[in-house]
Amino acid sequence: MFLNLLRSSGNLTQISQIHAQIIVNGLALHTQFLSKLIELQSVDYARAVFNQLPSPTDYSWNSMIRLYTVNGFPQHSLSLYSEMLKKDHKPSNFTYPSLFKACSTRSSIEKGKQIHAHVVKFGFQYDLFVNNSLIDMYCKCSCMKSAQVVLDEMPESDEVSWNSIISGYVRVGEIEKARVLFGEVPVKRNVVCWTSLINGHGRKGKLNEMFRLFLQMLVSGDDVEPNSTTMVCLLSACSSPSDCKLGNWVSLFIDVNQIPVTTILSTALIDMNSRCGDLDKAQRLFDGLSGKNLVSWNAIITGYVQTARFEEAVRLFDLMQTHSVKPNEITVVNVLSACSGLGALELGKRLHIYLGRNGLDLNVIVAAALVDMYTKCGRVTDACLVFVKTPNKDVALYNTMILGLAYNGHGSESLAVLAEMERNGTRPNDMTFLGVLSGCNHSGLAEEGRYMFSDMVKKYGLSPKIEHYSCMVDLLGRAGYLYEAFELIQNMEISPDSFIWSSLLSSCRIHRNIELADEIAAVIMSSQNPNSGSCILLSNIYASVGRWKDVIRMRKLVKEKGDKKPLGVSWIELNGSVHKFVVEDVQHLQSKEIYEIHKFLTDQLKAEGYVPTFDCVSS
DNA sequence: ATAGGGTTAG
Repeated sequence: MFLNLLRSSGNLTQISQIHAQIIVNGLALHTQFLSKLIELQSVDYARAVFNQLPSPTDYSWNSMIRLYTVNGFPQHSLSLYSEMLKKDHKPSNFTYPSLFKACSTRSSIEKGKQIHAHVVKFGFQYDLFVNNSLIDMYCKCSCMKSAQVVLDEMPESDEVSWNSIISGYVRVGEIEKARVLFGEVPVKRNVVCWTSLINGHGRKGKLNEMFRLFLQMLVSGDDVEPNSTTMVCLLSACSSPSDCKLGNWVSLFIDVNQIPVTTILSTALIDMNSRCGDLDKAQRLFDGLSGKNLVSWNAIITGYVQTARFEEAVRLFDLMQTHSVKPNEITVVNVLSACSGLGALELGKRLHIYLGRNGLDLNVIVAAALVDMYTKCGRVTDACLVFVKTPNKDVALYNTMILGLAYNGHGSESLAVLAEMERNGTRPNDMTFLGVLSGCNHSGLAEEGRYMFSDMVKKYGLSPKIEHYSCMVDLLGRAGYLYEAFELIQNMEISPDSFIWSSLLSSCRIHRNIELADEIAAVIMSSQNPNSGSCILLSNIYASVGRWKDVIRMRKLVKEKGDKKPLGVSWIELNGSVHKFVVEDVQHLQSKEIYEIHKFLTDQLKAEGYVPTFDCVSS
């Protein structure tokens, strides 16, 4: 009778009345009753009700333990279990599944092992549900050996046992082991089983094999229908723009087969479309999503950040908060990255404060985003503070710091950070050296740069990419080692691009070496397709020595190519809002005043004797 | 009453 009343009851008054009756009659506390209390109130309220029970039954203890676990309070679940034992209340086979779920993190595995011993002590080691939850716990803690022992020793296993262990091997990346078990499954392979294996291949980037398995599943004798989760796995594997076609095929499959589009599936579709660069489609999906959650907001914000549409990203971030969705670490990392792109220091600082105030995890990824933001906004000291305080630094964080120091002109400090990372046993990679070399370049440390370049190859066995060569050519060229730079280009195992030649030409101009410029010109002109940048540089060099015929020849070449450079854009943040400026643009509300002040400043400079150089500017 | 697969960050 009470149960039916509970099912239909909607508000707390009714619940309380039923509750009173239950207590009067000395009945056990029912899960559905407690669940309803949580729905209307909180776990604390449910606990208060539990505490009032004169003599809680098995049922009541198990329900309360379970509620703590499913509502995200695993530690409470465990301490209630201790209390239960202290009060000499015997656990039942129903007690353990939620306890093992509560121990499904790496940090709680020791506790889980202890409770595993209780299972044996109380004689539940043959219970299917208990063993299945044990397998799941060991898998979630990456203890595959223990999980395998439980599976091998249980008297009978079912689909759930095998699905758990297969997904466990997928989780730890042992895809081959997962495949072997998949082939040995003694029970029916259902959609969960197939989906786990499909997911495993997707996560390893084996897209061909993944789709082959998917098609195999459709025609297999297992009579399995793919569902939303299967689609999510397929979509999340299509992570690079080259997988666009596959992603769209999955999209179409969902439509044609009317797979239910859950919030998670919709989020995966948003993510896939933004990775393919179709932000409009992603935005439309997002707009149409009724159950937007934190992850969906993060997915769309990520889309805008990764296509460099920073202003839109920040706008969505503000909008998200007006919808009372609280940002997490992932949100903050993305918006910080937008701040780096915009130079939005004020917003960046607010995010830094937000992280601390809300107890978010300052992990290495967050730290790198902060360091990047501060250095791109010119706040090297603030970046260093974050960097120094971060434990367990990884190579990417080191690289961010080194590069940040580099383009702020702190070359020797970036060398010091490299030395520190070597002391800490973090192996530098090619990005590290790009940072260090560019630091040497920006600070004119030619000798150190040369030394680092040779270390990179000889000490670490890294093969330089075109970016490293460009940096070295620029470094040597600026320092006047023009022929060394020229030789470096000629000895590269990669073919030089136009930027590297432009860089050397620019050095020839600085050091007024016409001979080498002529030599380079010969190389460039005989090659494929000289770019207009190089031609402009050459024309400037010829102009400086009065070789007007050559100037005209170069200008003609540039005109013929007629390629347009993208307009230069700059941003400035003022009182927390970002202002954007494009060359010659009059979009800004105060553009008239801005140009007036600009003219005033230019006039002042000229009055002080400033003469703008136009020899680098052309056409 | 108890168990299994999935989405977002450098």
